[in-house]
Amino acid sequence: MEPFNIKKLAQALNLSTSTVSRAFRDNADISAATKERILTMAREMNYQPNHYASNLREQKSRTIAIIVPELANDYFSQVIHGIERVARARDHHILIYVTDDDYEKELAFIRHLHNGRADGIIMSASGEANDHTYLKNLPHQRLPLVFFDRVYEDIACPRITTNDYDSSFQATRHLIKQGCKRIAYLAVNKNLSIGKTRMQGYIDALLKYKLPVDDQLIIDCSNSYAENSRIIKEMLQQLQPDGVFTSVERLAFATYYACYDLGISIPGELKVISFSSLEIAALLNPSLSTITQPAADIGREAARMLFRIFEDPALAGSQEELVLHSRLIKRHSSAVDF
Amino acid sequence: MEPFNIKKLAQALNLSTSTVSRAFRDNADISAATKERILTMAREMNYQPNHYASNLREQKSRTIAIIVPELANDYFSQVIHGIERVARARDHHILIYVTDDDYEKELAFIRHLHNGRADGIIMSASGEANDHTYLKNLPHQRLPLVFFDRVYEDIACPRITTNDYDSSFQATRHLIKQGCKRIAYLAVNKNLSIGKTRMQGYIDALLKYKLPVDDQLIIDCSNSYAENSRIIKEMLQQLQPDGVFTSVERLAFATYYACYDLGISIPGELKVISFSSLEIAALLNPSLSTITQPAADIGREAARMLFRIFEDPALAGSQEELVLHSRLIKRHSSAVDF
DNA sequence: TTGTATGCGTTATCAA
DNA sequence: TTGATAACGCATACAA
Repeated sequence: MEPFNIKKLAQALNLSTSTVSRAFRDNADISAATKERILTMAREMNYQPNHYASNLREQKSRTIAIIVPELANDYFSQVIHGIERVARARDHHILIYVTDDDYEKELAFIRHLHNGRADGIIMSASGEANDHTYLKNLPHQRLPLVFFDRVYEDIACPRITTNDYDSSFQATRHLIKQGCKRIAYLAVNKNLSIGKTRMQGYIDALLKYKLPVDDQLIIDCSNSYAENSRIIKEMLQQLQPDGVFTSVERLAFATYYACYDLGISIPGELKVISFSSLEIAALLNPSLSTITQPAADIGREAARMLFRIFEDPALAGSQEELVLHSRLIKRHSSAVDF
Repeated sequence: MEPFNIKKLAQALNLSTSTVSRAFRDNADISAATKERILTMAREMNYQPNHYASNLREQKSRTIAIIVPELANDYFSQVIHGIERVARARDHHILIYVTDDDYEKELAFIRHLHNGRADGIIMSASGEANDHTYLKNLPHQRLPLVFFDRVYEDIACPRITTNDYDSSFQATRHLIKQGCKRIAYLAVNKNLSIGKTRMQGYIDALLKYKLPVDDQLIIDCSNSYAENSRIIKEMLQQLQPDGVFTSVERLAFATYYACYDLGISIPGELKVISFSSLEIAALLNPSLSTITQPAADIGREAARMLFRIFEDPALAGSQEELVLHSRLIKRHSSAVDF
């Protein structure tokens, strides 16, 4: 099938390519009549200006790349949706990259994206703490990067985060008020900034309420479900905690399954609370107490931030941080008398 | 910041652009030494061949567009992940478009994509039944389309589906065997092919087991949560069904919430089963019986199909259908004696 | 208001 | 094995 392009369309209309081109751009002057005529014909012949040619010419892709650790997760789905709405409203498109929490993949994606394919990146960092010199040396003015949620502290980029420290503190305090004395904390990666912040809130709450901080009760989990299941069961049996605070939704699920298997009752013997944006947390057995991040808002703000950078590239190097607030939602998993 | 391109790199290396270009392509002949030298320098200077220029030149985007009705849904997340893995392995990229079940948006996306931005589309159709003449007249040889799950029957494209009729039949039979006499069926869109197929399995099972088919018990729901909630509560109170079969996950959630509010016990007074790929169905209260589609497999097969079309464009117009099998997973929501 | 000519960054063809 | 050059489809500066 032979190509259909602006030249063909121009021929069909007995016009020059420049006139046709102008019909598709807003600024140029062109008579309303010819514009109308061109657009009608274009629609009829199913013509769309070639995106690659346009962008090569304009040096703009009108595309935003989103890099996330995982996709099958209400939180990231909602963030992406938030980004998507803003982007769509400004006629930008979305490219999605999933790292599976692999830092090498993340790096490869970012490196690749410097080919002009996207005008900017919105990213939640992968789980591994690593050497960021490569990332640090990238020309972020050329390809702006906005972090959300999981950030690398040593990279100078704007970021959208939530008040994780406070939330963790409150969640831990909530468990303490419910009578917990031995609260385990399940982390995904102690070294990632978000891991550290969340853990600190937990630790400080324990200290504030004069509970011992037991290193054994701070568990570093992995990305493998099977492995986590083993780790959690072992922990539950050997350390006999009366509360569990998980830094990530899927660890709460793993805890639930472990308790089912071991016959531990929630919240009777063990109270559970978790960071989670699960929309059906209330339908779980028992309903899951959560710290719920404003996921869609985070996406929206991250996208807005990126568009602000497009307008003022100097912002790309700022460490500007927008902190949104999560909600602590108490449900049955953490409260006998709920 | 001034552009950095193949010319600059060539200059820096004292080579011609053609030689540099060759270093990035596999086929061309070039001495191992210079290739090495070029790639090293490229890495150092953070050079990536401009995607738009390459694609303009090659008339290929190495990009697949995915169009889905919604994103915050385990099923679509898993499908996308399945597609993504295949695409990534073949060095292709993923563009995501969310229609929010709006046929106009869907059409706009497809129309837009004819600008060369993607080499093919994988799509699950939006909920509304409509006039497909526009879609029908598109040159699918130029931009191949593969349907998954929700298809338009009158469009000649390959499709990946699941055995929905059988699954519906089995699910309904399961409820009947559990003693249900009045089973409601909650549909999202009776007119969409997938809606029809699933509904037919339900109806045929009722007929087979000599239960009356009551039109009142076949409910067409909407995309608004609030509205569905109202519809479902009304239905539960006025029609007093003893079983509910929902064609879509979110209707099962709405049913759960409705039952909580109305004090109807599941499965005691009402048994529930649903199409759903929710990974934590077992954690619900009560655990939810599901028909679970092989989401990741569907994604993988859809992507493979698209790559086959790339190799043999004639396939684009075939109605080839690959039918995968869902699993019926019985849990507490449908079985007292589970 | 419209047309002509040039270049965006890359790769393929051809010549050296 | 390498280099010069044309072309991909489009948008703009400039000419008409």
